[in-house]
Amino acid sequence: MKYPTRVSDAVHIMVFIHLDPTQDLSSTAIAYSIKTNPSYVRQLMAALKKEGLLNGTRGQAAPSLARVPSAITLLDIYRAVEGDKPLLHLDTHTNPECGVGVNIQLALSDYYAEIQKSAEKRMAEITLENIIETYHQYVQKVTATH
Amino acid sequence: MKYPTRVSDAVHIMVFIHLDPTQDLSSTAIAYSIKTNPSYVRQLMAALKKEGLLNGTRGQAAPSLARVPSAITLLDIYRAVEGDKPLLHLDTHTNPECGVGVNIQLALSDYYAEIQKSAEKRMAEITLENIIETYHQYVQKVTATH
DNA sequence: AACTATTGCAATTTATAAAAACACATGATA
DNA sequence: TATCATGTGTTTTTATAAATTGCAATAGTT
Repeated sequence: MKYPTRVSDAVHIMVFIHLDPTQDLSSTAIAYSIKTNPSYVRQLMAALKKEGLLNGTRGQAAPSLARVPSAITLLDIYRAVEGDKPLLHLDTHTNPECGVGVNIQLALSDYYAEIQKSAEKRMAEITLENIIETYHQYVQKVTATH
Repeated sequence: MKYPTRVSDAVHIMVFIHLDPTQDLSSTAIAYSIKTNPSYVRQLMAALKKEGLLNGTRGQAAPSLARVPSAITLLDIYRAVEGDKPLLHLDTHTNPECGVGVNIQLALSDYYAEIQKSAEKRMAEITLENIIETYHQYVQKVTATH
Protein backbone atom coordinates (compact mmCIF):
# COMPACT_ATOMS: atom_id res chain seq x y z
CA MET A 1 0.00 0.00 0.00
CA LYS A 2 1.17 3.47 -0.73
CA TYR A 3 1.20 5.98 2.06
CA PRO A 4 -2.07 7.88 2.05
CA THR A 5 -1.66 11.57 1.18
CA ARG A 6 -5.30 12.49 0.74
CA VAL A 7 -5.36 14.85 3.70
CA SER A 8 -2.19 16.58 2.51
CA ASP A 9 -3.53 16.85 -1.01
CA ALA A 10 -6.92 18.08 0.17
CA VAL A 11 -5.24 20.82 2.21
CA HIS A 12 -3.15 21.63 -0.83
CA ILE A 13 -6.29 22.06 -2.90
CA MET A 14 -8.02 24.24 -0.32
CA VAL A 15 -5.04 26.53 0.15
CA PHE A 16 -4.41 26.74 -3.58
CA ILE A 17 -7.98 27.80 -4.24
CA HIS A 18 -7.91 30.39 -1.49
CA LEU A 19 -4.54 31.94 -2.36
CA ASP A 20 -5.48 33.45 -5.70
CA PRO A 21 -9.07 33.10 -6.89
CA THR A 22 -8.20 35.00 -10.08
CA GLN A 23 -5.92 32.36 -11.49
CA ASP A 24 -6.84 29.16 -13.30
CA LEU A 25 -8.54 26.94 -10.72
CA SER A 26 -9.45 24.06 -12.99
CA SER A 27 -8.81 20.58 -11.67
CA THR A 28 -6.12 20.34 -14.32
CA ALA A 29 -4.29 23.41 -13.02
CA ILE A 30 -4.53 22.24 -9.42
CA ALA A 31 -3.38 18.79 -10.45
CA TYR A 32 -0.34 20.34 -12.06
CA SER A 33 0.61 21.97 -8.77
CA ILE A 34 0.23 18.73 -6.82
CA LYS A 35 1.73 16.82 -9.73
CA THR A 36 -1.13 14.40 -9.91
CA ASN A 37 -4.06 13.90 -12.26
CA PRO A 38 -7.22 16.01 -12.54
CA SER A 39 -9.47 13.09 -11.72
CA TYR A 40 -7.88 12.56 -8.33
CA VAL A 41 -8.23 16.27 -7.60
CA ARG A 42 -11.89 16.14 -8.50
CA GLN A 43 -12.41 13.11 -6.28
CA LEU A 44 -10.94 14.95 -3.32
CA MET A 45 -12.92 18.07 -4.17
CA ALA A 46 -16.08 15.99 -4.32
CA ALA A 47 -15.39 14.75 -0.78
CA LEU A 48 -14.76 18.30 0.42
CA LYS A 49 -17.95 19.54 -1.21
CA LYS A 50 -19.95 16.73 0.30
CA GLU A 51 -18.86 17.90 3.74
CA GLY A 52 -19.74 21.50 2.92
CA LEU A 53 -16.18 22.77 2.92
CA LEU A 54 -15.99 23.70 -0.73
CA ASN A 55 -18.26 25.28 -3.33
CA GLY A 56 -18.22 24.54 -7.01
CA THR A 57 -20.44 23.97 -9.95
CA ARG A 58 -20.26 21.55 -12.77
CA GLY A 59 -18.86 22.95 -15.94
CA GLN A 60 -17.09 25.98 -14.55
CA ALA A 61 -13.64 26.03 -13.09
CA ALA A 62 -14.37 28.35 -10.21
CA PRO A 63 -14.32 26.51 -6.90
CA SER A 64 -14.28 28.49 -3.67
CA LEU A 65 -14.07 27.79 0.02
CA ALA A 66 -17.48 27.37 1.59
CA ARG A 67 -16.30 28.99 4.82
CA VAL A 68 -13.59 31.39 5.82
CA PRO A 69 -10.24 29.66 6.45
CA SER A 70 -10.45 30.32 10.17
CA ALA A 71 -13.63 28.22 10.29
CA ILE A 72 -12.16 25.19 8.58
CA THR A 73 -10.07 22.85 10.69
CA LEU A 74 -7.69 20.09 9.76
CA LEU A 75 -10.12 17.69 11.40
CA ASP A 76 -12.87 18.82 9.05
CA ILE A 77 -10.65 18.00 6.11
CA TYR A 78 -9.50 14.72 7.65
CA ARG A 79 -13.10 13.63 8.16
CA ALA A 80 -14.06 14.71 4.67
CA VAL A 81 -11.40 12.68 2.89
CA GLU A 82 -10.65 9.88 5.35
CA GLY A 83 -14.01 9.42 6.98
CA ASP A 84 -13.61 7.44 10.17
CA LYS A 85 -10.47 5.64 9.06
CA PRO A 86 -8.14 5.54 12.06
CA LEU A 87 -4.45 6.40 12.24
CA LEU A 88 -3.53 3.12 13.93
CA HIS A 89 -4.86 -0.23 12.81
CA LEU A 90 -5.74 -3.25 14.88
CA ASP A 91 -4.90 -6.67 13.58
CA THR A 92 -8.38 -8.01 13.02
CA HIS A 93 -7.10 -11.26 11.55
CA THR A 94 -5.83 -12.90 14.72
CA ASN A 95 -6.71 -16.51 15.32
CA PRO A 96 -10.30 -16.65 16.60
CA GLU A 97 -9.56 -20.04 18.13
CA CYS A 98 -7.10 -18.26 20.36
CA GLY A 99 -9.20 -16.23 22.76
CA VAL A 100 -6.06 -14.62 24.07
CA GLY A 101 -5.38 -12.91 20.78
CA VAL A 102 -8.91 -11.66 20.31
CA ASN A 103 -8.99 -10.09 23.74
CA ILE A 104 -5.59 -8.45 23.32
CA GLN A 105 -6.80 -6.69 20.21
CA LEU A 106 -10.03 -5.79 21.98
CA ALA A 107 -8.07 -4.25 24.83
CA LEU A 108 -5.83 -2.42 22.40
CA SER A 109 -8.80 -0.89 20.64
CA ASP A 110 -9.67 1.06 23.77
CA TYR A 111 -6.25 2.65 23.82
CA TYR A 112 -6.11 3.28 20.09
CA ALA A 113 -9.37 5.17 20.47
CA GLU A 114 -7.73 7.41 23.06
CA ILE A 115 -4.73 8.07 20.84
CA GLN A 116 -7.04 8.84 17.96
CA LYS A 117 -9.01 11.24 20.11
CA SER A 118 -5.83 12.98 21.21
CA ALA A 119 -4.68 13.42 17.62
CA GLU A 120 -8.10 14.60 16.47
CA LYS A 121 -8.30 17.10 19.28
CA ARG A 122 -5.11 18.67 18.02
CA MET A 123 -6.38 18.54 14.44
CA ALA A 124 -9.48 20.41 15.49
CA GLU A 125 -7.33 23.22 16.83
CA ILE A 126 -5.50 23.74 13.56
CA THR A 127 -7.33 25.87 11.02
CA LEU A 128 -6.73 26.47 7.36
CA GLU A 129 -5.95 30.03 8.36
CA ASN A 130 -3.08 28.80 10.54
CA ILE A 131 -1.69 26.78 7.68
CA ILE A 132 -1.98 29.68 5.23
CA GLU A 133 -0.20 31.93 7.70
CA THR A 134 2.63 29.48 8.08
CA TYR A 135 2.69 29.07 4.33
CA HIS A 136 3.25 32.80 3.92
CA GLN A 137 6.08 32.66 6.42
CA TYR A 138 7.81 29.97 4.40
CA VAL A 139 7.29 31.94 1.20
CA GLN A 140 8.90 34.97 2.83
CA LYS A 141 11.82 32.93 4.03
CA VAL A 142 12.49 31.78 0.48
CA THR A 143 12.17 35.21 -1.11
CA ALA A 144 14.34 36.76 1.63
CA THR A 145 17.32 34.69 0.56
CA HIS A 146 17.04 35.87 -3.04
CA MET B 1 -5.99 -6.33 4.90
CA LYS B 2 -2.81 -4.54 4.10
CA TYR B 3 -3.04 -1.77 6.63
CA PRO B 4 0.04 -1.78 8.82
CA THR B 5 -0.54 -3.85 11.95
CA ARG B 6 3.02 -4.09 13.22
CA VAL B 7 2.32 -2.15 16.39
CA SER B 8 -0.76 -4.25 17.13
CA ASP B 9 1.12 -7.46 16.44
CA ALA B 10 4.11 -6.37 18.50
CA VAL B 11 1.84 -5.65 21.46
CA HIS B 12 0.23 -9.01 20.89
CA ILE B 13 3.62 -10.67 21.10
CA MET B 14 4.65 -8.83 24.24
CA VAL B 15 1.40 -9.57 26.07
CA PHE B 16 1.41 -13.17 24.94
CA ILE B 17 4.92 -13.71 26.28
CA HIS B 18 4.11 -12.08 29.58
CA LEU B 19 0.81 -13.84 30.20
CA ASP B 20 2.15 -17.34 30.66
CA PRO B 21 5.93 -17.86 30.51
CA THR B 22 5.44 -21.59 31.10
CA GLN B 23 3.73 -22.28 27.82
CA ASP B 24 5.29 -22.73 24.40
CA LEU B 25 6.73 -19.36 23.43
CA SER B 26 8.32 -20.35 20.14
CA SER B 27 7.80 -17.99 17.25
CA THR B 28 5.63 -20.71 15.75
CA ALA B 29 3.31 -20.82 18.76
CA ILE B 30 3.02 -17.03 18.87
CA ALA B 31 2.43 -16.92 15.14
CA TYR B 32 -0.43 -19.35 15.59
CA SER B 33 -2.11 -16.97 18.03
CA ILE B 34 -1.76 -14.00 15.70
CA LYS B 35 -2.51 -16.23 12.73
CA THR B 36 0.57 -15.24 10.87
CA ASN B 37 3.90 -16.85 10.12
CA PRO B 38 6.84 -17.45 12.47
CA SER B 39 9.22 -15.37 10.39
CA TYR B 40 7.11 -12.24 10.72
CA VAL B 41 6.93 -12.80 14.46
CA ARG B 42 10.69 -13.11 14.63
CA GLN B 43 11.10 -9.92 12.61
CA LEU B 44 8.97 -8.01 15.07
CA MET B 45 10.74 -9.63 18.00
CA ALA B 46 14.08 -8.63 16.51
CA ALA B 47 12.92 -5.00 16.41
CA LEU B 48 11.73 -5.21 20.01
CA LYS B 49 15.00 -6.76 21.13
CA LYS B 50 16.99 -4.11 19.33
CA GLU B 51 15.21 -1.48 21.37
CA GLY B 52 15.84 -3.37 24.59
CA LEU B 53 12.22 -4.28 25.21
CA LEU B 54 12.58 -8.01 24.84
CA ASN B 55 15.09 -10.69 25.80
CA GLY B 56 15.77 -13.83 23.88
CA THR B 57 18.56 -16.04 22.66
CA ARG B 58 19.11 -17.83 19.44
CA GLY B 59 18.18 -21.47 19.50
CA GLN B 60 15.91 -21.45 22.50
CA ALA B 61 12.25 -20.58 22.55
CA ALA B 62 12.23 -18.63 25.78
CA PRO B 63 11.76 -14.93 25.17
CA SER B 64 10.94 -12.63 28.09
CA LEU B 65 10.15 -8.99 28.63
CA ALA B 66 13.28 -6.96 29.28
CA ARG B 67 11.39 -4.69 31.69
CA VAL B 68 8.31 -4.95 33.81
CA PRO B 69 5.10 -4.18 31.88
CA SER B 70 4.62 -0.92 33.75
CA ALA B 71 7.91 0.31 32.35
CA ILE B 72 7.07 -0.41 28.73
CA THR B 73 4.91 2.11 26.92
CA LEU B 74 3.02 1.93 23.68
CA LEU B 75 5.37 4.60 22.38
CA ASP B 76 8.35 2.35 23.08
CA ILE B 77 6.76 -0.36 20.99
CA TYR B 78 5.71 2.08 18.26
CA ARG B 79 9.26 3.38 18.00
CA ALA B 80 10.68 -0.12 17.98
CA VAL B 81 8.61 -1.38 15.08
CA GLU B 82 7.74 1.79 13.17
CA GLY B 83 10.81 3.87 13.85
CA ASP B 84 10.11 7.50 13.03
CA LYS B 85 7.39 6.70 10.51
CA PRO B 86 4.62 9.26 11.07
CA LEU B 87 0.90 8.69 11.38
CA LEU B 88 0.09 11.31 8.75
CA HIS B 89 1.98 11.58 5.51
CA LEU B 90 2.92 14.66 3.55
CA ASP B 91 2.69 14.53 -0.19
CA THR B 92 6.36 14.75 -1.03
CA HIS B 93 5.69 14.36 -4.73
CA THR B 94 4.24 17.81 -5.44
CA ASN B 95 5.48 19.73 -8.43
CA PRO B 96 8.83 21.33 -7.52
CA GLU B 97 8.29 23.87 -10.29
CA CYS B 98 5.29 25.09 -8.36
CA GLY B 99 6.72 26.85 -5.33
CA VAL B 100 3.23 27.19 -3.95
CA GLY B 101 2.86 23.46 -3.56
CA VAL B 102 6.24 22.96 -1.94
CA ASN B 103 5.56 25.64 0.64
CA ILE B 104 2.11 24.33 1.44
CA GLN B 105 3.55 20.93 2.27
CA LEU B 106 6.33 22.61 4.24
CA ALA B 107 3.76 24.52 6.28
CA LEU B 108 1.73 21.38 6.78
CA SER B 109 4.73 19.52 8.13
CA ASP B 110 4.85 21.85 11.12
CA TYR B 111 1.29 20.97 12.04
CA TYR B 112 1.68 17.27 11.34
CA ALA B 113 4.59 17.33 13.77
CA GLU B 114 2.29 18.77 16.43
CA ILE B 115 -0.36 16.15 15.81
CA GLN B 116 2.27 13.45 15.94
CA LYS B 117 3.56 14.83 19.21
CA SER B 118 0.09 14.86 20.66
CA ALA B 119 -0.50 11.24 19.67
CA GLU B 120 2.89 10.15 20.93
CA LYS B 121 2.36 11.90 24.23
CA ARG B 122 -0.73 9.78 24.72
CA MET B 123 1.12 6.66 23.61
CA ALA B 124 3.80 7.36 26.19
CA GLU B 125 1.15 7.33 28.91
CA ILE B 126 -0.14 3.90 27.99
CA THR B 127 1.86 1.03 29.41
CA LEU B 128 1.85 -2.64 28.66
CA GLU B 129 0.52 -3.05 32.18
CA ASN B 130 -2.54 -0.97 31.31
CA ILE B 131 -3.18 -3.07 28.25
CA ILE B 132 -2.79 -6.31 30.20
CA GLU B 133 -5.21 -5.04 32.84
CA THR B 134 -7.78 -4.18 30.23
CA TYR B 135 -7.16 -7.52 28.59
CA HIS B 136 -8.03 -9.27 31.83
CA GLN B 137 -11.21 -7.25 32.09
CA TYR B 138 -12.27 -8.39 28.66
CA VAL B 139 -11.45 -11.99 29.53
CA GLN B 140 -13.61 -11.73 32.64
CA LYS B 141 -16.47 -10.27 30.66
CA VAL B 142 -16.40 -13.23 28.32
CA THR B 143 -16.19 -15.87 31.05
CA ALA B 144 -18.95 -14.13 33.05
CA THR B 145 -21.44 -14.70 30.29
CA HIS B 146 -20.72 -18.44 30.17
C1' DA C 1 29.20 -36.34 18.05
C1' DA C 2 24.91 -36.54 15.85
C1' DC C 3 20.21 -35.07 15.83
C1' DT C 4 16.45 -31.92 16.53
C1' DA C 5 14.38 -27.67 17.26
C1' DT C 6 14.83 -22.99 17.24
C1' DT C 7 16.37 -18.31 16.29
C1' DG C 8 18.33 -14.65 13.19
C1' DC C 9 18.59 -12.76 8.66
C1' DA C 10 18.02 -12.05 3.96
C1' DA C 11 15.64 -12.54 -0.34
C1' DT C 12 11.53 -13.18 -2.81
C1' DT C 13 6.62 -13.33 -3.56
C1' DT C 14 1.89 -12.05 -2.74
C1' DA C 15 -1.92 -9.15 -1.22
C1' DT C 16 -4.10 -4.93 -1.02
C1' DA C 17 -5.09 -0.04 -0.45
C1' DA C 18 -3.89 4.34 -2.63
C1' DA C 19 -3.17 6.90 -6.41
C1' DA C 20 -3.07 7.18 -11.41
C1' DA C 21 -5.35 6.82 -15.49
C1' DC C 22 -9.26 6.37 -18.33
C1' DA C 23 -14.07 7.07 -19.98
C1' DC C 24 -18.01 9.60 -20.61
C1' DA C 25 -22.42 11.86 -19.50
C1' DT C 26 -23.60 16.48 -18.02
C1' DG C 27 -23.33 21.40 -17.55
C1' DA C 28 -21.33 26.08 -18.70
C1' DT C 29 -19.60 29.54 -21.92
C1' DA C 30 -18.64 31.91 -26.03
C1' DT D 1 -22.42 24.38 -32.18
C1' DA D 2 -17.99 23.73 -30.41
C1' DT D 3 -15.16 23.67 -26.55
C1' DC D 4 -13.92 23.09 -22.02
C1' DA D 5 -15.02 21.88 -17.48
C1' DT D 6 -17.02 19.09 -13.83
C1' DG D 7 -19.01 14.85 -11.60
C1' DT D 8 -18.75 10.19 -11.18
C1' DG D 9 -17.79 5.68 -12.32
C1' DT D 10 -14.42 2.04 -13.60
C1' DT D 11 -9.98 0.12 -14.52
C1' DT D 12 -5.04 -0.03 -14.10
C1' DT D 13 -0.76 0.80 -11.88
C1' DT D 14 2.16 1.27 -8.02
C1' DA D 15 4.00 1.11 -3.38
C1' DT D 16 4.06 -0.85 1.01
C1' DA D 17 2.99 -4.53 4.37
C1' DA D 18 2.75 -9.07 5.23
C1' DA D 19 3.55 -13.85 3.77
C1' DT D 20 6.71 -17.12 2.36
C1' DT D 21 10.98 -19.42 1.65
C1' DG D 22 15.68 -20.71 2.65
C1' DC D 23 19.47 -21.51 5.38
C1' DA D 24 23.39 -20.60 8.55
C1' DA D 25 24.05 -20.35 13.49
C1' DT D 26 22.92 -21.73 18.18
C1' DA D 27 21.03 -24.42 22.07
C1' DG D 28 19.45 -28.57 24.06
C1' DT D 29 19.14 -33.68 23.95
C1' DT D 30 20.35 -38.42 23.39
